[in-house]
Amino acid sequence: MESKTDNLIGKTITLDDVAKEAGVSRKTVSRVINANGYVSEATRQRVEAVVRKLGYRPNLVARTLASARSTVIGLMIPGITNRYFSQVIAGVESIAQENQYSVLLLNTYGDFARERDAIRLLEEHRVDGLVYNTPTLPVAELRQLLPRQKAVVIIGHDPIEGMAGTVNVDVYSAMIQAVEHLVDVGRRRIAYVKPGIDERYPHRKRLEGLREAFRRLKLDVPPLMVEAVGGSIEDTSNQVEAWLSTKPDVDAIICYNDEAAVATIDACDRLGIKIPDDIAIVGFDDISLSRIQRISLTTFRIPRYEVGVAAARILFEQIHSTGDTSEVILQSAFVKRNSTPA
Amino acid sequence: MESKTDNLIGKTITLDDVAKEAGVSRKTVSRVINANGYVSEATRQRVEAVVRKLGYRPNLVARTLASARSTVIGLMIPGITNRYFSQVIAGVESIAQENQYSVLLLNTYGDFARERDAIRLLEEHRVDGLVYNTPTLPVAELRQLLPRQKAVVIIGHDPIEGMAGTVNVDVYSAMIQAVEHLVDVGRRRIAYVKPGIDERYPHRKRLEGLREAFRRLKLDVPPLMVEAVGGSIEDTSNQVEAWLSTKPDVDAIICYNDEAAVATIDACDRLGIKIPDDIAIVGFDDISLSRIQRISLTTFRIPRYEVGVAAARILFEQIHSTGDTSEVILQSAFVKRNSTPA
DNA sequence: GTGAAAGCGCTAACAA
DNA sequence: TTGTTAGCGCTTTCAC
Repeated sequence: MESKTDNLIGKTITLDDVAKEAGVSRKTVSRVINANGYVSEATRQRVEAVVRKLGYRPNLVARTLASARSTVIGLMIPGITNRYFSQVIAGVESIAQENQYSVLLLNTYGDFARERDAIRLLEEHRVDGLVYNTPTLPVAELRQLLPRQKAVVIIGHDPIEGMAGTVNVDVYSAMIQAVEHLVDVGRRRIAYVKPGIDERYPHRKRLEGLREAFRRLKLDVPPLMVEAVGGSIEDTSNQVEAWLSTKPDVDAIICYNDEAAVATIDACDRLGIKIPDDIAIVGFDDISLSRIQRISLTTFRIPRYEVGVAAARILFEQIHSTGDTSEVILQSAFVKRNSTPA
Repeated sequence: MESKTDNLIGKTITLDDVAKEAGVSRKTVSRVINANGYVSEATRQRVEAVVRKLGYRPNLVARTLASARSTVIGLMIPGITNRYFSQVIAGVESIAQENQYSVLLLNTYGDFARERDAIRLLEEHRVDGLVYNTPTLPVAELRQLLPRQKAVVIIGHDPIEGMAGTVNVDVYSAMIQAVEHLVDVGRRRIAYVKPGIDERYPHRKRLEGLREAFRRLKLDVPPLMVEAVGGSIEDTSNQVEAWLSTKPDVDAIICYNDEAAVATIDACDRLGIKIPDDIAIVGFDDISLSRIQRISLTTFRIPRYEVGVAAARILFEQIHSTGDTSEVILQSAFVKRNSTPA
């Protein structure tokens, strides 16, 4: 059997090739591929057979150029390696797949310049939308950059009026609850192991909660706080150890996240400090590790995966209907374990 | 001051707009943007000024269509959430950024169908290359699918002759070393906590190493092995606990990875089994957690990040010079801690 | 139901 | 050093 396209070996198969081989117009093939518009059943069958025979694959790049829709969204993350963010990524990715979208992943390292570059790059790739995790750039700059994107959802940042959807976790309330719990079990000299210079939303909200709780409960201003989160568990542990050996009057420590809490536990271990008798410890996240007996960390379960899911959902709402930029706030759940007294 | 393009508000700025405004040809602008070809200094200055003034951003989609190069690579990962893979991602991403490339991330969940879809999608996106982590698809199918890609590097799989570069970690030797270490410290009844049904390379190689070590050291065939890796730490811990309570004669357990090892430690704790006195435990990975006192896990440091870096490097070699498909094998490093006797 | 023509924004090859 | 002419492979509009 002869075909009009036998000389196509090695060449990329295009819509034209399929059309020629099937003896129909390009548009008809396009209709079959995209399952839109009316095509007679017979024609459809014939076209589909040819598509299979030739091993045709649509060129999404050409489609994007012609249609101005890319079926790609961008995802900016400050640290891929971080357990927290990898769950967010998973959530976003899953909803993207559900919507037949692909995810372009950009690691920003929580760095101004990289964030700028990433936004630009995403714009140049003409992505249909962008999930932007924990912006470091000042609001003024965001106001300039974001309007150029077709759709934006920000995670971990104050809403920027009418410019982007936002998804946040209510760590403010969680922090208040943490302090209340510690006071309930008789602790008063509460410290906070926090990230280094960090004005970003997730930290700021914790801090506001901490201050509010101290005010309400009429506690002293928290003792010097340890700036120790961000590096490896080992680094954090060393810094906390050094700090602890100069601060013997602390009886409770709240940590920015579970990783820091584990590091803090390790520091206490090395100093012979008993948990929770001498010092009680509270974390944030509820990583799976916090559950094992040797750690048994009191913490707040933060719905990381759900954060990603929510962000992606809002984004697709925007993409599909230029829907309003909404704000979602997810709650965390207190999990009492053995690193704090009963 | 008047410009020829004052009526461009709202419209996407194209190369043409810049060219018109600057009073040069499109190609000249293209030369300035891409910094290739000769352009007089004066012209360059003028064009750059216009680019800035108009806020022009090249359309990468159009460029890709015209040039058949996408500056995007695909990255297929069986599980984003997994600590191991997130490091690999970071490695790939970092080299990609270095090469001015973006990464399209696809989560395959270690699932046939998803892997197939992902490869197709990547092909349709006309990515310049593809890093494929731990293929689950049978070799026969890979032979069909992979040649359609411009460049391929596979992580965690036997080399497929002339079809893709490969990056692997020599866990075979590591496993032998693990057994030797355990025998050295007097253990003979060694068990292996392994993934469920899993014929994939990383597990198979460990298993081959295990068998070889048992042969060399004339040990009995390892006791029933626990299929317990893959779910959460909690799941694994429960399964190991259940199994352990029926197998009191084990004096050492090698675990597929550190996460499983931590779960195993937890199971022992709950059963009142002393580590390392009653049972010695060895893991694979050296996650940062393994270092803390409460865990102090004997393990093998696996260069995860470096795996990603190596994969990306090979890929770019292929992309830039249709270089040979090479094979890289990285070594792991034994790390002795307190979960095994001195 | 189907087709023809135009064009998305860029690069490539060749001129000038 | 710069410009011209064709496409890249698809969708879109409008005609038949």
